[in-house]
Amino acid sequence: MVRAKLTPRGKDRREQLLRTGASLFAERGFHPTSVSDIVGAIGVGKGVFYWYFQSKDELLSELLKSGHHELRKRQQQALGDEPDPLRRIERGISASLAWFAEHRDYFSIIQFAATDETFAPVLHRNEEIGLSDTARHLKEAMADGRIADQDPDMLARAIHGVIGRLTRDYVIERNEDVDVVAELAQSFCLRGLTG
Amino acid sequence: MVRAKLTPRGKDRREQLLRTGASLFAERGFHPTSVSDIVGAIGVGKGVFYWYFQSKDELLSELLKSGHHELRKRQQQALGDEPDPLRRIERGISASLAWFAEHRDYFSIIQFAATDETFAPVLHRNEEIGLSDTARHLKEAMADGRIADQDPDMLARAIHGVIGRLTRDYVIERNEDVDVVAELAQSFCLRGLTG
DNA sequence: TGATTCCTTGACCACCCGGTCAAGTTCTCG
DNA sequence: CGAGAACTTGACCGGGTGGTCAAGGAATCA
Repeated sequence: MVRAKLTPRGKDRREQLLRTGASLFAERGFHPTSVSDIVGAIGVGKGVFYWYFQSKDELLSELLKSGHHELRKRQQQALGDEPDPLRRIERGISASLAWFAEHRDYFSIIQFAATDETFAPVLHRNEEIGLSDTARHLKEAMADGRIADQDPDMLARAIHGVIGRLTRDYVIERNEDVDVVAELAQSFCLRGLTG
Repeated sequence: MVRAKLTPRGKDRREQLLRTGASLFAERGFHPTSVSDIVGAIGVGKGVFYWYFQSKDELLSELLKSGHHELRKRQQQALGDEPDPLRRIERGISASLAWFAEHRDYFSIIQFAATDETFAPVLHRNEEIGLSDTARHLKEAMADGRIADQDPDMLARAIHGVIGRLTRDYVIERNEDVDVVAELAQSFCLRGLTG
């Protein structure tokens, strides 16, 4: 049963479960991680888990929801009032990389959720939001004649593809400096191979 | 127990298991799909599965291995004797998209395998191979002064990021024409946004 | 202090999973 | 034809899963 009232102690425990779950899901995967693993890692009884969450699925959903919100907030903070649409894209790229560098678990969790029919729909909606943000800047840049007229949706997806891949390979796996990777991603997206 | 000798009938059954497994894994995910589901879909007893495969894991590994080989073969056929390194990259992109369009299940399976600690290492090695192919062409193009000097490994990863994303979003999910998507991917990779 | 709510325990349950295997059937080939 | 190999059956097993719950301890009120 999900509790509406949580004392400070309860909030701490809930967040501890969230953190521990995220860490184990990222490390071993969602299905191979049991609820017993999670409570065992904390050192509490299994009932604790079900005091704070209705199910294992709910914990993952909560992770997906809060992660998306945090990332989005970070991105919007980074944009500030930047008037140049191309610079807004650059800043968005940097902000995303920086956030993922600080929340590596979340990256793995997203990757899994995309492959699971239960969670893919939620994730899809989240992605759609990020994509439309990027597409908006692209449309503005096209209207200003800054970039050639092309399908903004497709360009946004290509950009996200680059970001996702470089984040995984350099930021998550190799622990490279975020600013260096961001620069590479920006340069590739803006100029391509021949630019 | 894995059998060395397979009659034609046995080969058919084995491939049927491979196909059915691939389809179910892609649809519902690996962990949520049980061996009983697979044999049930075919309408045979569970023992049949274990006559051809040592384990459920082995079926997936087999899928990963054969998929990788097929894709690679297709790519190399597409390259032919093309002397221009940039054109080789373009052809590689087209070939990959075309192959995935014909093997949608494999795309989902790869995506899952990347998130599972048991299969990620194998997948990683496969990716490394594709990446080094691309990087080779890039280095040649740099030596010829066709593209600016940059880290070829990073460029290769960015290119693969674009291909992966556009494949997923347009070819797999929206069933768009492969040639159109390939053109988009090529144009983005070569010219970027501003080129 | 007692009463109430919040939190925790961990044994327990029903279910399903991957995998085994003795027995039976079908095929191949001498 | 018969013998042996290739294939199939499906009941069965040990073990782990997500989830429940009656009972007990700790905080916070009155």
